[in-house]
Amino acid sequence: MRLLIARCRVDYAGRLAAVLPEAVRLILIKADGSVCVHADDRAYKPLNWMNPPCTLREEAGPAGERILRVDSPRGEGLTITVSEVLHDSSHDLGVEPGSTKDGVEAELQRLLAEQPEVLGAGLRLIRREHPTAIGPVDLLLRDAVGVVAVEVKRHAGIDGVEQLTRYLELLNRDPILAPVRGVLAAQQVRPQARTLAGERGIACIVVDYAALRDADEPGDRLF
Amino acid sequence: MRLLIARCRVDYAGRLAAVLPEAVRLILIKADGSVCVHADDRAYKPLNWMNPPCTLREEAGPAGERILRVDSPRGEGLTITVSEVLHDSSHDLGVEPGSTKDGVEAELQRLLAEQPEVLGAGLRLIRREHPTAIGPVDLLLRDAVGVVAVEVKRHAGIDGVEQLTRYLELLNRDPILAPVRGVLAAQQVRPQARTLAGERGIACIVVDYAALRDADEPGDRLF
DNA sequence: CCGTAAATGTCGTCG
DNA sequence: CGACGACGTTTACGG
Repeated sequence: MRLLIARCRVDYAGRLAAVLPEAVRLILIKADGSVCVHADDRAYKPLNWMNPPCTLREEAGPAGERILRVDSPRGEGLTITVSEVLHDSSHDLGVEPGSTKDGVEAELQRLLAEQPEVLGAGLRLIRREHPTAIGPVDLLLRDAVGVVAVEVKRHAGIDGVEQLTRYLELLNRDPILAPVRGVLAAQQVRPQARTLAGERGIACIVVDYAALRDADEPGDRLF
Repeated sequence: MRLLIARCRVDYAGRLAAVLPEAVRLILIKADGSVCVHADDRAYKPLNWMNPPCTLREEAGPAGERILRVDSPRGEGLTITVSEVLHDSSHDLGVEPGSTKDGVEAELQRLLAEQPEVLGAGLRLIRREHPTAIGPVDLLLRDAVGVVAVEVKRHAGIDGVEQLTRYLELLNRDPILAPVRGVLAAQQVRPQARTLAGERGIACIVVDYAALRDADEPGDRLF
């Protein structure tokens, strides 16, 4: 990994065209050839970048300035014109062991599958990830009245309502299942989603992740 | 901006839980307090990060190791346990002038507003960003037959069709405008979106950004 | 400050 | 390899 702090101008041409006027920035050149240009704010997003695979060439400009030219086989090009180098160092980082992540949405679905009564009294699980032609329904439940299709989301927006609506349309064409009711279960439901769901007779249920997890493994709260 | 190359372990607890086992990584501490941890690959995405606003504290661990503790008011926490520092430097980058981008959706909308006939013979512009209760319609056009609502996207997916469908439902409730036809104009239309649009009588038009720009400023192609 | 839509989104997964 | 959906999406913009 090479770290460059330099006064530079940056030109990107590819999926769009972007220009960064001259200023001091961090230029990060990674072992896989990828390059990104960072300002002194916004942790996550670089000002400009080039994803691997790409090739890096270093040239001398007409006025003696250094030009870094990064090209990708996709026809994208990033040109960094360096007028002043304030820092330049290289480092060997070795292998990255990778991270282990404990996802929330999958966990939420698992917990709701084990505690379906949270979504309504008398509800029992038929199956998780019920397959349909247009994709799997997160949870399929039933009670004395009939079948319920559940869409599980961490943050439910309009797209979640639309998704569930498409599933319900399809499921309700099956005379054995119909009528199927819809439930949108999420940690947070956006107002627009709540309104649209209301118009379509879909219930919105806000679920408490911590409470579900505590109910699943009561011992955890002791630590 | 502070650059740290260090052997470290990273723990994130917040919207999910993630652990990075000990390895050598780049730790980037920016002027706005944000922190991100990068491996030697993947230009764009940090292994772990904390967005502003957040606060950074530096502590000494039980075995004398340095611990960077980053906390956000949203209840997220990032803990970096440093066992060995290989590089440590700070740099003043000054102000970032910001970038100018060309070729984003707004640009596409502007060009289509100036050349509506691209979307259909005889079409003329009524207005851009036509306001409705559920948000602005990108373009409202008319021809001899009636009114056309246009949703402009760079890449049109199902959500674009849904968005336009909502607008059409609303516009068609207005007896003065109705009947309003729908057009989805995009540089790329996903198959699923094309199918759904077809079912709903919405036309999909693939637009050529370069051609639109050339027609807008013919001189450009000479350079 | 909240809500909404765009993004050079990026990243995994599955057909 | 392409389509599709999730993401600790992040980021910008408007009420």
